[in-house]
Amino acid sequence: MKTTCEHQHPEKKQELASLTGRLRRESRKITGPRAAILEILRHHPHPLTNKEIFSGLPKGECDLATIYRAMQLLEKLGMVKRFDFGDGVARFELVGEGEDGHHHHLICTRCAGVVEIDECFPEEIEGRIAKANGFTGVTHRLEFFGLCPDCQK
Amino acid sequence: MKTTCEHQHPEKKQELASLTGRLRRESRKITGPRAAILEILRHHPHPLTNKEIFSGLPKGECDLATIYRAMQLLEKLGMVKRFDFGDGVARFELVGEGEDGHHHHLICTRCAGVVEIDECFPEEIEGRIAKANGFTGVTHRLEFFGLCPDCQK
DNA sequence: AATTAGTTGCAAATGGTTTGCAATTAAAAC
DNA sequence: GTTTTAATTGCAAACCATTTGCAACTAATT
Repeated sequence: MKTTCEHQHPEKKQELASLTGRLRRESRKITGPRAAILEILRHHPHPLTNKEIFSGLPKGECDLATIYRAMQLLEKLGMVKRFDFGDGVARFELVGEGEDGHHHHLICTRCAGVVEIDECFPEEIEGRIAKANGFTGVTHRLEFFGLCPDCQK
Repeated sequence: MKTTCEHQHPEKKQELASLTGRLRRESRKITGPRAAILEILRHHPHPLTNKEIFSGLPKGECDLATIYRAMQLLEKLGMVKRFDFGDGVARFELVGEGEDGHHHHLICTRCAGVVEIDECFPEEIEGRIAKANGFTGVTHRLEFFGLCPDCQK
């Protein structure tokens, strides 16, 4: 049974030049704020909230609203993937070129630590669900929650 | 492989008396608003937003804030389960007595129609994920999205 | 150096959800 | 049935994440 998805592993950092190139190709400007945001994302293997990105930025670098707008743009261009941990705050992770970024996380309910997960919901079962209900183009949103090793003590 | 969870099926409506009994046991009052809310939930096999419950109520029956408070209470007492379809609005479904209400949905991305799903993420795989990362008490949040039969036309 | 489309900061608006508080009321006690 | 008391409600204000209008600004092109 196939249960893993091939998303970009955090270890393989994307080059900043490749990222700005993708923006340029869409006739978007490489501005100070955008470069700074991409730098933060590039060095962060986990989903970040806009506020986290904001506080990671050299202070005064840009407005929070600019980050919201940047993330919207990056998401639209498929450069970033939006995740929802169910706490009412959006989180974003860089997506490798040509990938769709689909994957899941294991989140500690106490310390909010995040582990990237390679397992995915089994394709056959998803296909069966789609078929049984006459749906097409079915995907899923899936996140795991539990107590991490440190928080069990 | 076990991939179904036994949650209460929408067909088996809970008695209002059983619901109010659960409240009484917790020394909660059976008020007009609460009875009305439970009636709505009881007759609704799908997750409802607070606003939907509100508009389902005879107008003037109660304040929106009261519904928010009621849902919080019902969730705390385990009488209702909160679902998150990723659109920033909480949805609630009644949970049968003694059940935990864990289950999933297939949501049409066009008309927002909802199908209750019995399949669940395979336990062995979840266990493997938990073990591999040293987590305990692992659960998941899972929802499916796609185009329903009607919306494909 | 001039032009222009895309960007930004700032402040105000939005939308879901929560909360303080005084008035009300269900359920228990008498 | 009346009193007592703790729980509940309505209303308005507060919160918080996110979006938006707009005028000033700037990267990239000409």
